[in-house]
Amino acid sequence: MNPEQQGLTLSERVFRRLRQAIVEGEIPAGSKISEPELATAYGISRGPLREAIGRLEGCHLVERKANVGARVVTLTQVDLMELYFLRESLEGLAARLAAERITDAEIDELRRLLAQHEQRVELQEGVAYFQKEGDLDFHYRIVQASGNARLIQLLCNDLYHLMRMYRYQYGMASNRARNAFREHGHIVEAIADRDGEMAELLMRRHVRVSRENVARQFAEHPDQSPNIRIAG
Amino acid sequence: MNPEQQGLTLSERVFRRLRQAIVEGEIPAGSKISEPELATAYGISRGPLREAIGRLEGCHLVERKANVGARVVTLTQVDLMELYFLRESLEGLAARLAAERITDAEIDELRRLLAQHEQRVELQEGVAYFQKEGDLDFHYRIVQASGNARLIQLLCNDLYHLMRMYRYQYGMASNRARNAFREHGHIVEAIADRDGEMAELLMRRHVRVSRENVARQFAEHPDQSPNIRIAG
DNA sequence: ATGCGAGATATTGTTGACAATATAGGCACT
DNA sequence: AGTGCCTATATTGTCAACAATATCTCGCAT
Repeated sequence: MNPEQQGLTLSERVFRRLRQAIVEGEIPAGSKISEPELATAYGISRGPLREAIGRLEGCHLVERKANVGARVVTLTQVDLMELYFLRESLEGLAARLAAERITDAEIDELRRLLAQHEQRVELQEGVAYFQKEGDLDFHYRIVQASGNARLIQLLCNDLYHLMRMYRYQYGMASNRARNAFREHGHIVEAIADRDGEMAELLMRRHVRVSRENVARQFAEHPDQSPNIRIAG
Repeated sequence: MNPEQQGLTLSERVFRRLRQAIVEGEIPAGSKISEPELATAYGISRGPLREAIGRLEGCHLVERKANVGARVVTLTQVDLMELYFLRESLEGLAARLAAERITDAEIDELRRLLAQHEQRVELQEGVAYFQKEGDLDFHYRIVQASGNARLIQLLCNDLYHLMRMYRYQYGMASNRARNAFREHGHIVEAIADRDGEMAELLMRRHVRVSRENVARQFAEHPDQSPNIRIAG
């Protein structure tokens, strides 16, 4: 058995596997989750599989109806906007708390991360890497530094998976990478100054501008349908 | 079968039943959830019971360790503080959104609710009713009026159950009922004026003051242990 | 007497079979 | 021809038995 999976229960492993498959689009949005099918595909029984699906439902990655079954959620534009509002509020809080509690070592790490991002931005205008993973990496670290376990749990275990799912489906190439990078820099400065109020304000504005940018893209392309990739 | 439970799956019903039992202290905090015991007690099999426990874990009402079992969470003072920070942020958002979207009918309902609360406050200084359920009722309605489905889901399905659990365990009789009632009134006024900015500001301050009040009580009684009621 | 280890015991994790419900298709009837 | 009902099928929900892991106990050695 894979040593990394030691000590983990079977339902836990299939949960993570399914989550990744859903987030990355391997199991397309809106598709039905057939228990017998997946059970044979993964070579397990239906019991652990059902528990995994239940946990996915808890993360809002699938929706279940009694005696009917589970479907992968279909992410609408409204859903994405709702998510951005939550992020604006919660990540603002995270930035404020982080500014009050962060250690010097963590600040150094943040700055190193920004330096890496800067290279990316300059090399290739940063669209792919920055927009896809690097941006969330940055936000991830801020949240981690907040020290609020429940906040960390909520953002990093639930909301960020949904955000990643959006980015895989709507492959929107933002031209905001350069501005976003600058805003990240200002946020880090405020945190390094231990200015919680300013950090919260900057983070909220950063998320809000990002939301407005996405909303504008939706307004310009109202019928843009998500990229559906067939499971392989 | 109880007609209210028609169409609901067995695991769904046992989930709600367990949640209520945990929140209200019937199953004490920190106690172990024995699968065979509960299965026989509820007259069901372990399969649906395990799914229900899994969902409780998703709500952070129980904690599970592989091959060891599930325990009801023990709510620390730190946990409660973390929860208040989340509420400050999220309910501020809810108030702002509510102010922007609320209908006249909903405003009337809010005012009627406040009128009911006022009678309670005047009759018995409002400690019991107001602090226990009435307060959450008010916040509940604001959140519902926000129109953000995910925000509603998060606050009303997860965080409020935890808040209620705290109130059952730490039976802290706040003397803040009168002030809290006044603050509720100001929040409704801001919402009725469709002043989202003001509504958010007032709601955040309201939750923050409430948190500071609880923190002060903790500081004065640092060793206060939760009220444990034995399951009966 | 105390600490350690092996075995017994109980609990959790997993499986496959059974029951109940919803969906799809065909047939009768209007 | 279209609609409604009924049956057949497949899927989900539930159950009871099996396997694996952890905990507890008792004996033994130091």
